Amino acid sequence: MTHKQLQQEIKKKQAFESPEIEAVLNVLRTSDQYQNRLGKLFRVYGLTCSQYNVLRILRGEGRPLPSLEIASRMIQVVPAITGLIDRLEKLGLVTRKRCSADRRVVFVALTEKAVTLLKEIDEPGRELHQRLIGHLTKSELKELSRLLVKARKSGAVTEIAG
Amino acid sequence: MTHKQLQQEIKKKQAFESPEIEAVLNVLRTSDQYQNRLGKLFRVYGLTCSQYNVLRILRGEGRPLPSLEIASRMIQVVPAITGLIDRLEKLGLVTRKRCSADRRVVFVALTEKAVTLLKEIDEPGRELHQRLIGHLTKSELKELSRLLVKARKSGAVTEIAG
DNA sequence: TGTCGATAGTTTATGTGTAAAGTAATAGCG
DNA sequence: CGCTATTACTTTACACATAAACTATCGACA
Repeated sequence: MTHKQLQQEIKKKQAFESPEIEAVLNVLRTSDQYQNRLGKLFRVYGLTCSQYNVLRILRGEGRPLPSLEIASRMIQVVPAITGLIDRLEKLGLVTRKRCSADRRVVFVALTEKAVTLLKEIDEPGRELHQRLIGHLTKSELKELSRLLVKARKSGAVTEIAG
Repeated sequence: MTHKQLQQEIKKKQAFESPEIEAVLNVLRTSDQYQNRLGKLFRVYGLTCSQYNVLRILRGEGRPLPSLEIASRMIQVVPAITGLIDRLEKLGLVTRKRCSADRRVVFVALTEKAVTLLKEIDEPGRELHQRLIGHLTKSELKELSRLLVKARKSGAVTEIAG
């Protein structure tokens, strides 16, 4: 248990190549750690991170949303959303309904069961966030968020001109 | 293309519940974005993020490592390492060799092909990191890394005691 | 009305993360 | 020596993420 954590600390002997690479690696590692902890909490309620994310987006909006709407808010790629919603539907947490005006569109709505489940998770979720990052001061939290927002505004992708 | 980015900006109307949650979400989102971009670079060379990660760890160490050693440095879970190394072996980028002293241990070593490939990726990799986060000042980068290191030092897991 | 292009969503194939169970080899103990 | 616990790794089952290809529907236009 603590053995692995200790190992990881020890293994940091290599110097980072640059402050840029160091910062990127720190972002990736911190995210990994958080996703891990969050995933363990959600699993207690039978959910994965992604599934919880979908439910939270729907609750935040307060109304049914088209599938691709949801996908677009998850920074991720389209095809995954199908299976994700399939599973949520099977769990009885969302329902699908074709839009009558535009029959290509599929609206996804929360069920009562999902609303109840989300409420159950709210408090433990807040507590976990507190444990994860609550030891930073308010001003540190603010600065961290500011830097991360700025960090996401990287230059145009320039895939071709690269 | 830009359409999706625009959408995402617009969708941020919801207020965050707390500075803690906001900061955690920012970490997760930034990491997602970076992994996405890094993944696209590595794919050009026929690698995934995780595969590149394994190769980089081996190069950093400069000698063959046991499978679980590698796994422990990737913050991730053990079983995944098997398939990961299987594929790298199939690509001719690593070789497996049983330790003669302790026959349970499997050492993984880089091949010449892998060393050459890593060298090819080095420069584009540096450039990408620069594009991702180079628009932060040196002092911002330093502060960001400091905050993220602190952010990973969250309280003991307290899985039982909750 | 019929055709073309765009849009919403799904399917398929491959790679990986996670949990749980299984295999093989080592180490400790009587 | 034989028994058991531990260690190193693999296998299996499931949930996603990604890219590419496909289906269904809509809109524009001749």
